Amino acid sequence: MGAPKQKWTSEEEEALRAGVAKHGTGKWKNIQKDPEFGHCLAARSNIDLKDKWRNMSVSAGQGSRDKFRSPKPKPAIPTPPTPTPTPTPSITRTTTTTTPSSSTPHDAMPSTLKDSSKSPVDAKNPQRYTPLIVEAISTMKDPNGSDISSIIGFIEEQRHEVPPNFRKLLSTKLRRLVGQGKLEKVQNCYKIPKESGSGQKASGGTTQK
Amino acid sequence: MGAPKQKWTSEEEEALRAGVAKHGTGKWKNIQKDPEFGHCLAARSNIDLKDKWRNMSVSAGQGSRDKFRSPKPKPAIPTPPTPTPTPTPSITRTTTTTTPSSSTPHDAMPSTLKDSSKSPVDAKNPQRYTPLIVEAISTMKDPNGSDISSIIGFIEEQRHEVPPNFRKLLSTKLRRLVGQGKLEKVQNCYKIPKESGSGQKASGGTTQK
DNA sequence: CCCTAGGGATAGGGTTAC
DNA sequence: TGTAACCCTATCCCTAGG
Repeated sequence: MGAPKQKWTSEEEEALRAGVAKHGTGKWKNIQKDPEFGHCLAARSNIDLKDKWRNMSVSAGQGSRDKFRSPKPKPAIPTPPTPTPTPTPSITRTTTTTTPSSSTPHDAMPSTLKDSSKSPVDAKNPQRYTPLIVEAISTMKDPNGSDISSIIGFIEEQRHEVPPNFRKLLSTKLRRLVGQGKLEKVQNCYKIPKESGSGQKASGGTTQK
Repeated sequence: MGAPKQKWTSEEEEALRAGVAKHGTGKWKNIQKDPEFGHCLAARSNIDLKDKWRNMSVSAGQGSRDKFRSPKPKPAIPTPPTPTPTPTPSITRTTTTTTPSSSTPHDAMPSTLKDSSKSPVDAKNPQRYTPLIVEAISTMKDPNGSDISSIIGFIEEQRHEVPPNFRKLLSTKLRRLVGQGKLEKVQNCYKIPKESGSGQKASGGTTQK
């Protein structure tokens, strides 16, 4: 009685897909407020959008026989749903092997197909910095590590537009990665530790009191 | 993704508590830079510390945990936090020379958790707030709606003991109810919409931001 | 410019109804 | 029983103010 479940309609699902295509995943509030889709999603909160997208992702990923079987817990949402019953006119995209510079395998920036020469760094999502940082350090291969200025320079040369406060954002991100053990800091330079990949925290030698 | 969410470990929480005990609340940068705790908190920014302390304060205080409802297993907290030890009233201080009770110098957390002759509000189940909120607003019948202070005052007068951080919890709950369309927010006041219960959700219109 | 306080939004775990 | 829808908490992000 208290909870008459509001089933999602096809229009709502379609609006959600379109919203994600336009704004990207994780921008639920923007999608919900977008006047282009808002009227279809007025009955849904941003949290509803997020939950529905999760459910759609789960359903889409389970089409095959591959059930949950791997002993190693992989990321549970590797498959963004793209059933798109509507004929999404894919622009006959020739499968050009693009350089893996910023190949985020999923949730690519829409970028509205502008002919921008540089792909801007999304300052609102410092999480996306990680691959850039790792690539920068890996490519430069400085045995002493790379300092923050070198990293910034590298990313800029990779034709990435950077926001004006990029140095600060990058600094924060670097500090975080060091804390996670995904980077190693020596002096003012950052290196990629050999043991990267395990979820081990930066224990290092916890001189616990 | 590398780090969708960095969950706090017990060591980090302990370091934060110790840091607050030493430096006081609001000195997040000092705590983070303190060599005594810094290595535990290297992965966290001063803002993270502030956020975590806020969250710990909310989660603490009320031990009403195991009723009949939802024996939610939560092994993620092996160390029962003591965010506000509420320093002993220091009556008859006789033997203890150490006073391990970290009397936070200038802590912001009130310690008004005395015996309740009133029915306490279960802070661990914000779901229980909804009937209280609805009753408060319905009874006051303010055509402009009731603001959060009025709602708190009403609930207190209803002989409900409220936790020290009730305002914050209530604010969160109100926000949620507005998002669900179960309440309507005008200015800083909350009203019960006419179409409540018919599945009508967030009707938008709140031109926020 | 750095820091803190607080509001706001998201991600993920859990629960409930069907 | 499984799953869609819903709820709750922890964390992260943004902005105003000192």
